[in-house]
Amino acid sequence: MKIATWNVNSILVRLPQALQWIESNNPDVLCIQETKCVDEKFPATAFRELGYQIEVFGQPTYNGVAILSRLPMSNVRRGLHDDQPDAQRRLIAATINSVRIINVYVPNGQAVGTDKYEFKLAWLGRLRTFFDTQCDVKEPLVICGDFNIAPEDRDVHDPALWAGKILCSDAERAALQVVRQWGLIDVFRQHHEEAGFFSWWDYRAGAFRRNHGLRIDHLWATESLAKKSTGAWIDKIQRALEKPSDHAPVLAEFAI
DNA sequence: ATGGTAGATACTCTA
Repeated sequence: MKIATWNVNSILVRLPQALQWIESNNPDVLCIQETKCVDEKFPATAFRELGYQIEVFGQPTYNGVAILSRLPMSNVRRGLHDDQPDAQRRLIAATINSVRIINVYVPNGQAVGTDKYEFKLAWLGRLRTFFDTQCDVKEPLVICGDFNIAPEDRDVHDPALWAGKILCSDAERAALQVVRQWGLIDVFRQHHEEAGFFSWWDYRAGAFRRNHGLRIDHLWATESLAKKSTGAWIDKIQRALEKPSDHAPVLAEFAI
């Protein structure tokens, strides 16, 4: 079972790249973030023609998540357990092939000390409560998506430059560790221990050309699933193509 | 040196 996560930064703009990427990589499941698209305008037909079922949870202009799956999806959930009806649309979950899959777009936080930063930290606290109350750590489960946090210095191209900044601050990392300590394993790090792997490069200042990146897109699994992981990788080539998303897809394969 | 680009929307906000 091959599971992928990709922040596409507008599914309508990225549709040609997404279709081509799916045909080349054939994931069983693709979790996407920042669809920036209301559900009525989501290009579902194009994906159905490739053999995928689609569950969407979008809103105008910002945020938005979706799951594409070759296999049937059940028990679809939209939003955190305590979201208000008008909450930002950042989480969609479904059970596929007996694996609980949770697709998240964690708030960016903008800058340390802002209201958006406090919202991000609170959202991560709520995500931990979501696991405590809605999920079973003994079951095969994946959470994947744009976490908007580089968990460690080895996930940052220049840790000194980024120290204390948004995406790298101690409070963000601590809040993310609280989520991880529910019982999750970084599947990518099971296969690659070294520094220098990134999943996001800013559009600005030639960041990709200079490889000024951060590893902020993740795929974490519970132990029962993580031990069946046979590989994980980042499709960096996608970031070098024409009109790319600022994020590269992250993939993991499981022997199930 | 505090920039730069991209996307959606509407003349700015978010990332």
